[in-house]
Amino acid sequence: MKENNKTQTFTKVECADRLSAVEDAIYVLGGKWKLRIIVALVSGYHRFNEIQRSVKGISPRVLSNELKILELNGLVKRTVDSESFPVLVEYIPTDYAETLKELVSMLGNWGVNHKKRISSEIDL
Amino acid sequence: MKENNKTQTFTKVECADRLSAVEDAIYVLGGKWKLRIIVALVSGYHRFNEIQRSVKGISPRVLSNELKILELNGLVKRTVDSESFPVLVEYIPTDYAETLKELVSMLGNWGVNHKKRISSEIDL
DNA sequence: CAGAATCCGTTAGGATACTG
DNA sequence: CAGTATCCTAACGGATTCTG
Repeated sequence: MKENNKTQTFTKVECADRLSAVEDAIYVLGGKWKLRIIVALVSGYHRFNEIQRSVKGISPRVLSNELKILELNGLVKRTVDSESFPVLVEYIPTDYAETLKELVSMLGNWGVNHKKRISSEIDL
Repeated sequence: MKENNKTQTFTKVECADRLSAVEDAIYVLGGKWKLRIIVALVSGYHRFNEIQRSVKGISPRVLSNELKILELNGLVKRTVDSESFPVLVEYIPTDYAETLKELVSMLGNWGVNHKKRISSEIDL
């Protein structure tokens, strides 16, 4: 049976599993902020206020929440250096977060394309 | 300057644009139901109640809303055959919806992997 | 069958002020 | 600096009933 990425076939169970996997991914990455924060993190912003400035429009409350969730999901590591003053807290993206780069890239490509489509529709 | 998919570089403006593109994509595809509905559509479910049965747990109100939004975004076409009785309404995924297959596939892969990670963490 | 109408609870997230 | 605490609103979405 030939199977390239254009003609993947799945049994019903496999299909259901994959669907729930898609949902899992959306659950972890969805919402207004998570991917934006991840991008900020991998772009080199590690301090709380730094991230807040980088991710425009986010409030500290929301940022704090999202960072906790991202940490729970193993995408970022919170480190505290209590020797320094003021206490230095850093949010470091894990290697695991890197695995999202390709996905983010694809989403971006699709989004760019989609914007073109939509705006050209308006012209019709 | 070498540029493979591991070392893409962007100017600040390009980066901001791409980021907003990612947001656009999430906006169009995000939420609890949209990708699930798209999967149902490309899987061959075209009638309203058919789709509702396929996408487990969705209410008619929500399904109706989502379908309208998907139509606005060009991902599905609503067709009515008023000659027939009862009136036959069908929701046909556009070719454009096919462009999501790869994305959905990647999300699925990532999700599968993520579930493994998370559940193995619990064992630690 | 294909939805619309209604009602209602939950939650995401915004604004702002405050604290160690 | 790195958050927490409060308050508040809008949107999401569930349940149910109704209709052409």
